Amino acid sequence: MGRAPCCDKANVKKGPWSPEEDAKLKAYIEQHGSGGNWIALPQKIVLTLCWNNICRLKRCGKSCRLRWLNYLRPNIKHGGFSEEEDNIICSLYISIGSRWSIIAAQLPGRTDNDIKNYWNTRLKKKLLGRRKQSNNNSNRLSASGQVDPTKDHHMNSMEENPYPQTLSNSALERLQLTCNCKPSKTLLLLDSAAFMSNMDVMHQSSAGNSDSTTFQAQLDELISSKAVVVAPKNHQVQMAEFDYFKEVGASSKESSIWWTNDVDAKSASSNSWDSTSLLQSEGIFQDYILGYNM
DNA sequence: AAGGTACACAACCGCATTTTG
DNA sequence: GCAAAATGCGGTTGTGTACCT
Repeated sequence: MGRAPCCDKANVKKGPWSPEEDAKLKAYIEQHGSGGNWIALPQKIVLTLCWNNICRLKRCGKSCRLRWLNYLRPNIKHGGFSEEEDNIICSLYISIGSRWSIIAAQLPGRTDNDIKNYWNTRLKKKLLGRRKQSNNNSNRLSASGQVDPTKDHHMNSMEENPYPQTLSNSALERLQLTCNCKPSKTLLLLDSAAFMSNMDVMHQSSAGNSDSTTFQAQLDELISSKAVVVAPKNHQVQMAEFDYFKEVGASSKESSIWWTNDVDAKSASSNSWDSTSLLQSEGIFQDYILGYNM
């Protein structure tokens, strides 16, 4: 038995919202709130009075919710992503994948839809382009700095599909972004809590300090100077400050697992974040470091 | 100027999770 | 505890616009 539709599809308007619809929805929500029931909301909004009939807002409740959250809500920023925001998005994408709502939570005024669109249309190309370029450069060189012709063929095939199993696009992109780092970097071992603490400090300072070093510069500095961080155990409190890390959980067990190592075992599902459980904290930060070293 | 193509973004769809009765 | 409904989320599609030939 299938689910009942959330609204009467035949009597629901689709497509772009008109200014009048926007205005009415905005006014209603600002005055009454969503009432905790988006499905019923459109029925409550009087759009126009035509003849003796009252015309209600002919929109699906889900559509109203989306319109409000992504467009009408106060303090929404559109476009004009800063370099710092780029860095945060890239870093988080590499760390946690396409969990746009979590990424959006770290960028005030940005919506998950906006970030998703921005990633898909611009940032991904920018970064994968950069990776591809750097892959070409680095793989042509052997460890001795000589051109290694055997690498070319390997990388060509790798670029086509380096992981031919059923990895999601998100996972593949993240692999593309993170693979091919210098071997020494793969050995980086960072204490998760200490790293998060540093991240927290960096995040705060860069957020309120636009004229100073960028988020990326600070992270680069951390990476270069603190490849190994001693693990104080009392950073659990700070961990709670990161919503997305909460999900990963402080209770890491096989923490040395790097998500890419075990992705096959989880790839049966289509969800790009099905490796969540694999992303135990240290794995994430190792990944984060790898990804950031682009 | 016209047609084709690429890009950006708004909106929809369907599934998973959470809430409610 | 269960089923239905509501909500949240990520993937995908549709459409308008800019750019190129």
